[in-house]
Amino acid sequence: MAVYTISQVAEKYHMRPSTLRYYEDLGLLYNVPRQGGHRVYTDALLNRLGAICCYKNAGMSLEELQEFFHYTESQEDVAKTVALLDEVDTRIQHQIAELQANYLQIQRKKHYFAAIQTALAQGQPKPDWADFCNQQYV
Amino acid sequence: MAVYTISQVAEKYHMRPSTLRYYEDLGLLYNVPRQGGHRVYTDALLNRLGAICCYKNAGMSLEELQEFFHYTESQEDVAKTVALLDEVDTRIQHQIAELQANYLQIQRKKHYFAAIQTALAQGQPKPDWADFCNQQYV
DNA sequence: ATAACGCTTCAAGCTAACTTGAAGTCAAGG
DNA sequence: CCTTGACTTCAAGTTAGCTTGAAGCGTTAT
Repeated sequence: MAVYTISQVAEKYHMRPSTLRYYEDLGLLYNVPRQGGHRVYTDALLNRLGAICCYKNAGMSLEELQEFFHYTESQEDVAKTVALLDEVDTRIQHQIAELQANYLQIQRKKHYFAAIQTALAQGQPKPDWADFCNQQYV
Repeated sequence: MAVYTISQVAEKYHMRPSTLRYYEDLGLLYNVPRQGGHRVYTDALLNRLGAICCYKNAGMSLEELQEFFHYTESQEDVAKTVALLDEVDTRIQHQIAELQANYLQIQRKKHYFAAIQTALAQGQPKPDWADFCNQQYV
């Protein structure tokens, strides 16, 4: 069971060492062992950090994460934990749906500008956006 | 062709009037006509605002949007516009993939905590997270 | 005509989430 | 022994993206 230095963890999770210290200040990571005064991260801590990143990515604030971990740690109020997870669940589904709609829109724009590029290169008149989709604004 | 007041637009797009004024200050929305000193939003402006929300949602900063619109308006550097759109494209794809992975993780957690809840209600021992998936941390 | 209401501008203020700086500690290498 | 380099703490600073406050204007209702 390997352990990691703060900068190794930071690199692995694409964040700065200062961010890890900050999360520790907030109580999101705790009981981080030290060796010669230096933080040492265990697999359990890495897993927890992975969870933090997951929730954060789903749109939870660090404050909500504090609340969440408070519930799960205290082993009281499992119902609240489940409710919070449900909240994250619907939030993430909405996000995915919205992003997919946005993705289609971006595709249309890309094709439109690519067509403009081609037309310019061939000295032809620029295509009209309305030809690509019904009066969508650039 | 209908026009809207600032508060109507704000409501329609789930933002505050102050945000619309702020975007105008940044130059993202411009040439907004006035009637008796009050802003009046046309369909073209609403479409533009829709585009702004789309790009923003895709993870572009307002600064990048300024750059983007600078290119598209000036009609120079279509290549840069296409490059920026490509950037947004890959960004949005990564986001969707990551969110979907996160979604699965959240589902596992939900089932785990729901099982705990059931077990508690029936006075049974709590299930172990390891039974649900391989040693993933809560 | 006078009050209410929804807007206007402009500058200043706010919040979340980090990031940076100063001053100091620890273990390893020369 | 002394230096180097990666860490430590703690307080203060930064950034993006708004939001608020103060003072004032223009149209409508009483």
